[in-house]
Amino acid sequence: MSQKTKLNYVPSIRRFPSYLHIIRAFQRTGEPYISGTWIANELNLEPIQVRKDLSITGIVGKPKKGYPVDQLIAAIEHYLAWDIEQRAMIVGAGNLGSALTGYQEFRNHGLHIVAAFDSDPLKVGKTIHQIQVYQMNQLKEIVERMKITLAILTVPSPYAQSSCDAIIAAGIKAIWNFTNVKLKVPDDVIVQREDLSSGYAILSVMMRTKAKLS
Amino acid sequence: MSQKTKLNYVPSIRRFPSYLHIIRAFQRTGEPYISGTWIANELNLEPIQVRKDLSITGIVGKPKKGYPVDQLIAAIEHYLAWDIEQRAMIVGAGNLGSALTGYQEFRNHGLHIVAAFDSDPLKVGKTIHQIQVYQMNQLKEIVERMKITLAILTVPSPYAQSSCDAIIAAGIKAIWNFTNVKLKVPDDVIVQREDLSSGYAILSVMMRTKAKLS
DNA sequence: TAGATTGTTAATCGATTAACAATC
DNA sequence: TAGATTGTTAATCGATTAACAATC
Repeated sequence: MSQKTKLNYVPSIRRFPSYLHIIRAFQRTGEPYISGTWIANELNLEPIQVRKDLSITGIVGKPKKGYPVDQLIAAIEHYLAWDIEQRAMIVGAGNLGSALTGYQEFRNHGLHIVAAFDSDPLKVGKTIHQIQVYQMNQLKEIVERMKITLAILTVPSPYAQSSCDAIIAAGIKAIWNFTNVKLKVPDDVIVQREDLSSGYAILSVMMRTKAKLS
Repeated sequence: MSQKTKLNYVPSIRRFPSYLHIIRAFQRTGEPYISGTWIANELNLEPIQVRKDLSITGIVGKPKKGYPVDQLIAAIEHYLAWDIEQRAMIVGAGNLGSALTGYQEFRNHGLHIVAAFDSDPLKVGKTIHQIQVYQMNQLKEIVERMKITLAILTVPSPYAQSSCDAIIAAGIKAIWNFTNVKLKVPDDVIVQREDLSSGYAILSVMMRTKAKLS
């Protein structure tokens, strides 16, 4: 039922962050309207695709002028729920966890990393990019105290499933999974897997065939 | 012409690394055959999709038994060109560059990071994960000496285009772009952009709608 | 006004899924 | 043998692209 009534627009949603980036840069010029054609040129897309995508957000443009810049930004941010603050934790304070904690761009998306966890006693008590690293057994307590709603999983793959279980036990319903493990989770838990290898697979095939894909 | 005759299979190529991961784990059991049904169950996919994907590699399975494990791994690796060594450099030895340098999984994909570059004099001369960090103005020299064919771009976005230009001037034809900048490159240069924000966009919309997409 | 741009409806394209004969 | 699994052909589904009237 809710599986059937899916109105997903996954490819469109994936393009929104790029649109937002371009439009925000354009906003600094002070121009009040931005055309879909202009966005398309910046991103090497077809204007019709940009218009179709933007229509998902409910924004209405003006023929000849384009879309009102401020409203367009607000519409995309609202559609992505980037206009509300998300409080997240890093689970696995290694290289990647640390890199993500320091990734400034997330601030523009309403994503705030407020705590980190690691099983290594040497890391616990330290900070990464001004964020405190806690013991894994404090996870549930800190999640509740800091009102954390999202876990970013960056542990080595052998620890992925057990860390995931601990995250779920703490009441978290959304996991951004940077490991290459297909996590087993209950139905009400959302997992988004970020797979560097699949990007490299595309790149490899492009290099082999000397053709532009993707 | 070469644009029209595209036989891309992009979504299939993106799934291959997951297949490979599952099949390699299965290989350790010593069983000589693996069925598409089994792979599908592990990854929550439809068996028909797995069979269709695997057929791209040219592998032929045996009814009732499945696919010969060793041959299947070889076929996928060959299709992805992961059976030949790629020599790569990190451009931008910050947090993300360092994390990617230490990412062990890449070794399983034939990807060897052999040098790093940074414009910060404090980083030059140091190492990240046993890889030497060089000055940006040594880029061309080192690329030639070390026979580097791939650049992994992890500089802050304001430096993305100028770094890209330097990379291209050094003769590199493939760039794995981790910045949020749409790079301007000549026709014969391949760019694969890795966009963390688009993954987070999907996650955000899933959290907002409480529906599983992607 | 003239024409650039939007938004809608229809057509095309490509990916996924279904059906089923072949077969080990 | 019986039946699980493959591989092929066709159907369905969804995303992209095209066409074009509306309009500021």
